Amino acid sequence: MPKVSKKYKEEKVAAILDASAHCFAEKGYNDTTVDDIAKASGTSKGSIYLYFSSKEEIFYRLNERRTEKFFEIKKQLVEQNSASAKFEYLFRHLLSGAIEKEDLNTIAVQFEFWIYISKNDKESLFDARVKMFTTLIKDIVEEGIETGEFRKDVNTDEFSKLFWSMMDGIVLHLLFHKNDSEHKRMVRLYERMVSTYLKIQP
Amino acid sequence: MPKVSKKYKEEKVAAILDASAHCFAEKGYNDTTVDDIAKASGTSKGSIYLYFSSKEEIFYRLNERRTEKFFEIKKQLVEQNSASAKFEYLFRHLLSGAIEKEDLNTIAVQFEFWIYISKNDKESLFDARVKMFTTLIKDIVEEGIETGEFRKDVNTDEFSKLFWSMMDGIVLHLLFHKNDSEHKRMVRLYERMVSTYLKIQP
Amino acid sequence: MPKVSKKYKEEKVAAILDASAHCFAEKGYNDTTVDDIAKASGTSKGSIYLYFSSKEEIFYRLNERRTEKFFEIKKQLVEQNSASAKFEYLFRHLLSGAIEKEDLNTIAVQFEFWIYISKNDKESLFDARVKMFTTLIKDIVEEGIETGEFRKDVNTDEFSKLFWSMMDGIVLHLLFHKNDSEHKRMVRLYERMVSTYLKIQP
Amino acid sequence: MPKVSKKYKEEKVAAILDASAHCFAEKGYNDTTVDDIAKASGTSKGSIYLYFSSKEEIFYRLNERRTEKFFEIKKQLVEQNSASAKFEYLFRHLLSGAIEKEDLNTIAVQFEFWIYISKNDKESLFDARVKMFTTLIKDIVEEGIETGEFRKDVNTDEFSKLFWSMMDGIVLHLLFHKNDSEHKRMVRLYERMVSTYLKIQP
DNA sequence: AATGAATGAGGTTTCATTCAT
DNA sequence: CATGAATGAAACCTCATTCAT
Repeated sequence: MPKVSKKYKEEKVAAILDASAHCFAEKGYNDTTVDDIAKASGTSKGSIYLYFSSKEEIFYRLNERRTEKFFEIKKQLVEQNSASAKFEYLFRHLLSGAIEKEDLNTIAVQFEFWIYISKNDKESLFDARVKMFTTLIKDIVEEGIETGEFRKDVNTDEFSKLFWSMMDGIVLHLLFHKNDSEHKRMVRLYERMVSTYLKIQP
Repeated sequence: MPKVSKKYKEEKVAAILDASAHCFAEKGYNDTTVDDIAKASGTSKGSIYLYFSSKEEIFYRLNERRTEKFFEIKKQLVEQNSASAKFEYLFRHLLSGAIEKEDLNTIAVQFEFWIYISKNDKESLFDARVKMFTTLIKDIVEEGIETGEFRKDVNTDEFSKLFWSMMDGIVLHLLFHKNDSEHKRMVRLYERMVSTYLKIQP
Repeated sequence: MPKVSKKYKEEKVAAILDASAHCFAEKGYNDTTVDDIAKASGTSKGSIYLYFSSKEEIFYRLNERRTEKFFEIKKQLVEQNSASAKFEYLFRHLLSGAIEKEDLNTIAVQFEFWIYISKNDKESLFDARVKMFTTLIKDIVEEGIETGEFRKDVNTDEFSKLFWSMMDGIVLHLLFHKNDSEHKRMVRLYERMVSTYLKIQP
Repeated sequence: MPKVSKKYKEEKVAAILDASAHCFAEKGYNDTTVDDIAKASGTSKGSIYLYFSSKEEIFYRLNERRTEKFFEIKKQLVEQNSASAKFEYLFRHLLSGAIEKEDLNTIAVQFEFWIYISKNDKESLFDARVKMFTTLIKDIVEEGIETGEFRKDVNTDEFSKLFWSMMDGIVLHLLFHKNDSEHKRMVRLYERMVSTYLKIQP
């Protein structure tokens, strides 16, 4: 019988992850000390290690959490009744998501994480992740081709990979100019480009 | 009158930068020690500090060097006699550049550097850099609009920023899949998308 | 009126001591954590501190228990009707005792304990212990001298101290070679040496 | 070309080992911190790691050094012209050696080291060490048997192992009673016992 | 009485930087 | 100019002990 409720534990974990995201975003993974996280999360250094086995694990879990959160979008996507509508919904989501401040912290960490695992990825975490993301796009594009919404000559594999590459690039630059409205304009322009490319020209 | 020739000093600096690029690419900025750089460059730890004031400065100079190197492309671009030809040349360069292994090392460092300065940039290094890059594209697009090669309704500011955002995204993903031929296909597809977007539809 | 029976408490203490002996033997005193002991004894970390004031106290009590257990031999020794018979019985006991696996664990801890108290012994625990052990031997030798079984010129004080020194050395080496049969041969040879030394040569 | 002479380096290593022996003897391996060693050796914590890769390595080297030092006795032993003379010399050495204070520190560490490797010995360091020591005795005893000095029925293997077991026991007890003169009497009595056992009774 | 979450001092080790040679 | 030994601050992580439940 556990001493504290499952809910309590989850909240604690969430608090530490939130604090970590905040610290990592501010100082970067390396320059953030476990002490920093402890202070930011309102617990003690020792407590951190009750919930995570290492600073690295926090890093991993943070990424996991964000990815999971993003994929909740799937439920909404299936409800859209055309490929175009799905793209529209996706872009609406990407635009809204980037604006929320709480998410913004995590974006910075996301990129550091990738750089990090590009050097330490033993379980090919990255490959799995890429597959998840590309599949999301590929399915929509294929649907669009079938329904006649999109051009037939699109290489769906390549396109869906490119889609996220470019989107990541846009988000990466957001980190630097830190200008929400500019970012939004970028994303909208990107949407237009994608649309121009996919759609059958009248 | 300096004791050693200017040439000698430049060679030494170059050797240290080369070694650093190699080490940073392999282990990342943080995990690379000054000892690593000393060993890789064939000098001593003490000597490093004769030519650079800190490990951080090496990081900065490395980025500078790479940017300078890239902008040598300007000389070639002016020789192309149309906006389309300039884009073509640029893409040819981007494709060739990514293939050279020596450059590939530096790409990884580039991103780490950006993440790094996104947290420590006091002199808004990033803004200056972005301006240089966007201007390069903006000039070409404007030329294309004037000559009637490209659509008139392109927002040149936004487009040129977006251009590099997306390109950076593509390069970023190269770091992870590490697959040259796939990367090339991405870049070519990207070229087609850009072209489709810019050009007047017949 | 205690809330739980004395018997319950004793069982709990015994369980913790057993578990500690096991853990200490496996990982050593320092590398054994209170968590290890808690897990091995089937209680909680908090409970340990209901029965012992510190990890160190467990160490002390463990030694006490073992010493007490050993001195139960006294009851058997008085029943032997000659000094030689007593020595014989003692050796038979030492041989049997070393073989029992449960005791073997405790031997390792014993030495660690001695090393430990050799640095921290404030109550001269060691002196008291040595006296108990030497007296056991001294009494037998004196009896043997009186009855004419042993040489008259034996310095009983020195001999009895030496007896345990050497015996401890033999047990110490058992810890390392971990070879029961070899250990037995050692002890038997030792018995012969002691016998050769004590007995009047015919 | 090394910056400092080989001699300098050796002295530094020796100083750290001396300081370690002192600290370990006083507080034990575990309770001695690297800070303690640094302070005692008059250097900085960081410097320790220039000469040793870990605290554990210091422990290992300390043992090595002492063993090497002891085996210098071999040169003297071969000059003794009978097995009895060799034993005599050995005991004279053991008696003198124990008295020197500088060695006394190292004795304490020796035992801790054994306990330590009995739990962590991956390269069976102990076996190698035992072989070296037993061979030393075995050779003398075999010589004595050949020359007719000693009894023919001695099991040389067992005897030489037992010899060191018992001797170690005596030294172990020295650690506790810390009484040099008593220790000497023990060793002399031990010598007599060994002699009584080995020699042909007239 | 029993639990196990919380604590924080303290352990080992690393490394950017300095400076005497 | 070149070197690499020396430094010591700080990092991550552990764990004996406490205490609210």
